[in-house]
Amino acid sequence: MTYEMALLALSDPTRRAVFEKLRAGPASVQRIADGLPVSRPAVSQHLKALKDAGLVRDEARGTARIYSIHTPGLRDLRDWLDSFWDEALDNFKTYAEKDQ
Amino acid sequence: MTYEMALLALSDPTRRAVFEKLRAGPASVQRIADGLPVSRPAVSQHLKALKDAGLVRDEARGTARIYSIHTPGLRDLRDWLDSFWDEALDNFKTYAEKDQ
DNA sequence: ACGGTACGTAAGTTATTACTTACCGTAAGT
DNA sequence: ACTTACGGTAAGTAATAACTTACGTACCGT
Repeated sequence: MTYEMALLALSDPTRRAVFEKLRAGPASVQRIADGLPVSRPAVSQHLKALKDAGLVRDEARGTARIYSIHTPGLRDLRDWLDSFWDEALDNFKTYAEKDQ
Repeated sequence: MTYEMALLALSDPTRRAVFEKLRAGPASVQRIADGLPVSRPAVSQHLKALKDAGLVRDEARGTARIYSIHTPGLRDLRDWLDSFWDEALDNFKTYAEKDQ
């Protein structure tokens, strides 16, 4: 369920840039927006999307709001990807045998 | 590089449905389109997107064209995801320590 | 050779979405 | 209290993308 939202969230280049910025560690909205080619409100909207997808967390810090990567959200996506490996590869072999 | 296209390709629900159908093994365009709520040309377009992203392969089979999952494309995406784990978690701890 | 089947591509339409500016609330410092 | 800094939300716009139908092409059977 949630991996679908994660995929949608990470499909946008600038939203991915926002996410990548958090790789270096937690940061405020301003610091994230700094250097990005879009406005701060745009970053806020992207952060909301990332949060809804379970990819980031936020925490109040005075007037600032500190965002950080939420690893469980990443794990869901990873698990979904992993589920393809064995299954798809296995069914491919079955097909190849039936082929002849 | 290619994981970006993979994310974009897998972000669309019906395109993901196309991809999921291949989980059961290689299939022709018709068989993939069968049961899906969109037209066959639409499926062709989705398959092209998946192919450009390196997520599927196709092979001529008479007049038919057999599509199957291309695992290396998946691996690129998975590797990108994995790169977040250690790094993000590590930087989170550094931040938490500096916090006090 | 001809009809049918299986796909891909082109063109056009519609819906989504990523962006902007403007505005409002909240917390902290003076 | 007043101001300043930080962020989220609303409204409107422009670009993107997911569909449709229509068409053209390649392979196979009779």
